Amino acid sequence: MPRYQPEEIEKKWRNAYEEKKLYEADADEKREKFFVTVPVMYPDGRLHTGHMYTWTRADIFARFQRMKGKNVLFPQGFHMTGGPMAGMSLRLKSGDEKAIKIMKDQGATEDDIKRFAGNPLELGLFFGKTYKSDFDLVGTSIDWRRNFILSYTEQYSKFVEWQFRTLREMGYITQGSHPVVWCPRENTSLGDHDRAEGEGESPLEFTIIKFKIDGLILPAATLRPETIYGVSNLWINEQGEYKKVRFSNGEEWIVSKEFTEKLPFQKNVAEKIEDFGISELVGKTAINPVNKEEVPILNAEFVKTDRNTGIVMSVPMHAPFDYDYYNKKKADVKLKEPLKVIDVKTNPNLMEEAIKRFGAGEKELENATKYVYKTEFNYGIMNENNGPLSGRPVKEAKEYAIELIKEKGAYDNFYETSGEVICRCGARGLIKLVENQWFIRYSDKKLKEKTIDWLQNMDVRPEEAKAQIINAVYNMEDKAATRNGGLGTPLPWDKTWLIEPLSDSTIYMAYYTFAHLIKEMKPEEISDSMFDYILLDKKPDKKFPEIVEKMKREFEYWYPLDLRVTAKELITNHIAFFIMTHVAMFNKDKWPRGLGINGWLTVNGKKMSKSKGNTMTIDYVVNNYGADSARLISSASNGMDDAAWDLNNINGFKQKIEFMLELTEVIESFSEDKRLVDEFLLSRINYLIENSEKAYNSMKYKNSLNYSFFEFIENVKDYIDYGGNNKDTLKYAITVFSKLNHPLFPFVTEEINNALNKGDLLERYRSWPEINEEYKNELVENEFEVLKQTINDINNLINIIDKDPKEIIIGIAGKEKFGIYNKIEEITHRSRDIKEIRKAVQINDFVNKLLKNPKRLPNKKLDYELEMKVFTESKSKLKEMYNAEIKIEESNEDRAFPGKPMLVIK
RNA sequence: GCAGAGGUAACGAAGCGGUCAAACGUGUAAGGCUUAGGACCUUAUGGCUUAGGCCUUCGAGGGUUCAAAUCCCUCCCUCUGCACCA
Repeated sequence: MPRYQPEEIEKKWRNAYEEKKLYEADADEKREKFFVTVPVMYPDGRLHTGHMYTWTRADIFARFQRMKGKNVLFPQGFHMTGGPMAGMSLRLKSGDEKAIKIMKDQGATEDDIKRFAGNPLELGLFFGKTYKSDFDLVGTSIDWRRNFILSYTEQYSKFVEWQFRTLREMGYITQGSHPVVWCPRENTSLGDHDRAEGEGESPLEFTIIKFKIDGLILPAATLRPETIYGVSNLWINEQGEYKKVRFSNGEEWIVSKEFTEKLPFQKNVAEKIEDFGISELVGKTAINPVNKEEVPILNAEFVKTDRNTGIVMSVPMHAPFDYDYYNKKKADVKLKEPLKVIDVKTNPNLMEEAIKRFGAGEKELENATKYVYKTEFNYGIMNENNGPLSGRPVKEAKEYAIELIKEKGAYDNFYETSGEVICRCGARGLIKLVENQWFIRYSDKKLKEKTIDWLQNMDVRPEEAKAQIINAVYNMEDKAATRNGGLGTPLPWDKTWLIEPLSDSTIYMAYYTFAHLIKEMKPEEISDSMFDYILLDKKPDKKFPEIVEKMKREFEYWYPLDLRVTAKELITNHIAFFIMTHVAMFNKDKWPRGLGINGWLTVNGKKMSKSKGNTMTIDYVVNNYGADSARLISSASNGMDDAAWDLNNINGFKQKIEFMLELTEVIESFSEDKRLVDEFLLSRINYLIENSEKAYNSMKYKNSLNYSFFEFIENVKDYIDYGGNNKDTLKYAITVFSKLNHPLFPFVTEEINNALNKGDLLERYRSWPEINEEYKNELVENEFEVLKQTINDINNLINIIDKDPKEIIIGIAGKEKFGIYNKIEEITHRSRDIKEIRKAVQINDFVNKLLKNPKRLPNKKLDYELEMKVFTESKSKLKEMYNAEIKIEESNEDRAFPGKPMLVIK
């Protein structure tokens, strides 16, 4: 029967924590606070190991901070804004078999499903309950009193309304149109997840340049308006169907039939559309609106009528397709030499080179196009043929070209998807210009600057995530903050819109500080001026009731947020929005202070995903392995790399716990003897405390585990191996061990600590072990390293002679040798110049040997007396080990070095 | 395409100028224990050696340095994000 019975231990301490309300935190001005959060979650399914990974990482930090004596708040809310919850509810309502199966697999009954189908809130509450019990099971120290649902809580909606009115007053809200990938059949925006094909494709803006012919307009679509001076002709495709479209401003455009179908999604509706025989234009000339040049209209089958207008302007010297077809056409039609308008210094004949390099097939030309565009964009200069554009780098010329075209009254624009997008429903996605959309102006330069400045001060763990976040902020564009469907808070001044989920969740962490109090208030009691008073410290316009004062005290105490823990995919959206909105709205002393970013979790080498079926629910893992074992998962990685969790690790963990429990049990059988090895262990423990603390602070839990757990146990074993048997030392060691590991494995460490030291729960007082400077003893550690090395050598030698030794003689080098050795060691730290070292000491055979290998110069202080003592004290242990006579003596033989005794094995 | 991160032994991963043939864990192997298996304990785990030694390694190729896995340059490869979608 193993000593380690996780279920029993965990139940015991789980109850103790519950009883002492360990996780419930209230403002207490006498104590330092620590506020940690993980983003809200959508309660639409059971929690699995992936969740456990992120939440345990936050929990470990929370426990670590409690042990440092801080008052820690770790709340958790749920999110129901937007599509997922409403979507699932709808799917159930429509009897979607798959959705029903998903629900049943997760423990919902027929009745539950019926309730969910009518009301997404029921769905959320159902899983919300399982979240609480799952998190409790695995020991996530959440204060559930402060739980609330975004944005299903009326009080919270008031908060969001206040937030948006405030942002608007501050000038951070604008309205405008916005291109969105759209499904014309289902008439909704087409997010990545809704696509059968074309994930990652986004709206791409094309410039339309209006070429004129006989009062008609030929709108050529291009990504490179800066090449307008190099246009040699227009291309159309005679195989395509074209239409004449009349707009209300009187303009008549010739465009492809497909274009007329996309038109309503982006431009004003055409007044009249009629068939047009495109062939009648072939051979005629149109007028380039910028330089008034006449350009011929030619047929080319490469023109795709389902892309853009079906009219293409041809710039042979800068577009491989144009170049290729232009040269072919020259055989039939008399054409001018095309004009080169961009020079690339390093490649004077870029076009020829590109065609030669890539070839002339369709695919090849596409690659050549990419190459030419990229090279010209980065290194090209507009040459003197370009009117007002001349001399400008291509990078800048585009903007100026658009201005120029606008001046001539020949500009328009049109969006296409950057690649083909197919909706799950089978329809081909296109771009819709959503009108009157509301934006948050994250593009604001000042706001970006302030945010980036602040980010420099923030504790970002791991450090390399900081660069990513700064980058994300730097590249931030305006964010569409509203949407049409789903759940959410209506935009207060334009209730046709709902505030979308990434925008109603940027400052809700502040809401946690008073979530349990505001619950008591009626929504109509809640006003903007109340939030102004609590959150922005504005002078109250009236006296507020006591509960508001209490809310303010909680907010003032807990804010700012000290740590937000999340997976890396949120960096470029949520994390950036979260920090920027704080910087925009709050006083500087309320801006967030720290972040912890982690990667994905892999289990037994495989990326976890529902579709692969390798997700394990939290209750499954805990019930099978125990909560402490399950929490090993948090140490699966140090940084943002994918975290690898190997279930095999659990076994080793349990075994080592078993060892520590056993040691704890027999602690009274150890002696009062103190020897050198006690100094060794105390020194090691100091080192381990220091390093695990560092690792915890930077959330490198893999390292924490290494120091506080594995290395710690190795050192305790070494201590015993080298003859250590002092009761106090061991008691101290086990106590420190239980404390250092408590954040990672709260239950079993509480058990161990409690068995040795009757006292309060580890997180109810400042229990984190202190570093004792006087325990640090480098010399002793070095000499025990020598012992370890020597034992290794002995083993080696025994292997070689291949017989059981009768006698082992260990010859410690003489005292003078140690003197010389240490003198050299001192120099080594500032210089490895052999000449310098030779100057400093008298040369003899011994010195020559020491200096023989410049890579192995002395670099650890050693001590003659200690070395002697280390071996003398472990003599009986060595004797036991090898079952041989052990002789420890001073040796003046050449082979005896400080730190490397001479060995004779007989 | 743009931006960011990264490539270390069978695997995960530490190290980020000298203490590095490279912590720690897992896996594997041998020995011990055991009726046996599992579990556990000990040892080994780049190559060649065999009186404690030598040689070759940290994506590839160059460079800086007395000294490079660690610093610089070039190339190759992998991962992540790119917004109205959570």
